[in-house]
Amino acid sequence: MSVDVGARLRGIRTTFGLSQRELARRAGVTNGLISLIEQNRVSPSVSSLKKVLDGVPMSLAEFFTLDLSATPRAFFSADDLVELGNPQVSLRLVAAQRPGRQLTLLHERYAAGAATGEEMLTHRGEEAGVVIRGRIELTVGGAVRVLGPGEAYYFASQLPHRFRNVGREACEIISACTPPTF
Amino acid sequence: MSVDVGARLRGIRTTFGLSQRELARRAGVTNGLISLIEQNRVSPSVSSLKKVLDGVPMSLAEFFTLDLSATPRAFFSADDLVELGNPQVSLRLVAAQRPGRQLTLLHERYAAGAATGEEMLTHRGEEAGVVIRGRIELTVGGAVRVLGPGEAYYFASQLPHRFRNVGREACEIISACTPPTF
DNA sequence: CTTTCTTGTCTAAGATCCTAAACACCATGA
DNA sequence: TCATGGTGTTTAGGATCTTAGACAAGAAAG
Repeated sequence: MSVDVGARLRGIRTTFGLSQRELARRAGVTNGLISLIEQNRVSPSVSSLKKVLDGVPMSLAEFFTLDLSATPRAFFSADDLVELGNPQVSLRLVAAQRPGRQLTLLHERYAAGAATGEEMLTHRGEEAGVVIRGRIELTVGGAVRVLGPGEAYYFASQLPHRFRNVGREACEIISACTPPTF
Repeated sequence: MSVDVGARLRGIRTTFGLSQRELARRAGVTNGLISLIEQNRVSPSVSSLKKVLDGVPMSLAEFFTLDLSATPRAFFSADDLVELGNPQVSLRLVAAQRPGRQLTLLHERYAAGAATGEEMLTHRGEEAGVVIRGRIELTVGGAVRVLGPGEAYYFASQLPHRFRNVGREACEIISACTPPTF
């Protein structure tokens, strides 16, 4: 019952849209090594696995903690929000089943046509939000979806992501991110 | 800025009270390898590091997540409990700063002289508690302390631990443990 | 003081990892 | 059709990890 290092690395690399050569260049190793590791033809040393993950970037702890088979949901329909409050005070919670949440709320507003930029964002922490008004196109990893009022998102900020307001109306989002940055 | 695998392994091994040879025997590797890894003379392959950790036992994710320098507090004085409630409803929270808690409460009672056994316990999950009446001697890792009424504990159950009622009076504890076992 | 057992360290030799380079395949165009 | 640039794979050889066994130091008992 060994750890499938190869499948994990391949899943991460493709999620980030990198070729073996590109990841190898960033990590300072050869493309052949990436290939051998992904095929489980070798069990890499900790030091070289760390070099490879530095090219993503991702820590060893995150690498071994990651569960590819149980990828957390990235999108939630309006009905998926969990009602926590009572008839007097309504509290609708996003990703209620997700353990270890530690977020703070923000209020964002995207003008018509606005976006977070051409490049995909990728940083530490987690972020989540609810669309209040308008429509927003959200790309997370390989998945793209246009979210409307009442729909929500929740994903790890390490996944490459981008917001684009593809409508003619301004878009408002109640969003949250982890304390340190952003 | 590399990961100090050697120091981590040595810290874990000594915490569990194992010699290099004993850990090597359980893991199915040689004692020399343990020695070389702990001195950072080599960077072990993932497969052999996994074999070594299986002898503890501990997962790779737990190994790399562990932060030896910032070992969470194991003991809390009565004053260290965080008051969460209001003047009407008083809620005193144990280890409030600890992230990702998911515990359920129990009520334990130790007769005079009772103990959890000669062997140290070690299992998955986390456990915590507050002493209500009497006194209890608690050993966690290398640390030992006698706790009295109003004092509390919180530690990872993987750390070898043992409860002993060293007084003449019965001891009551409100304790909590993670869902799966115990 | 010896003997014996334990501990952690060190050293050649064998096994495995890692690199450099070539290879095969699939596109896209000239 | 033939180049060009991209992908992942394979292989020989040098670098590194891992083993088996010896070594030195300390503790406990005779």
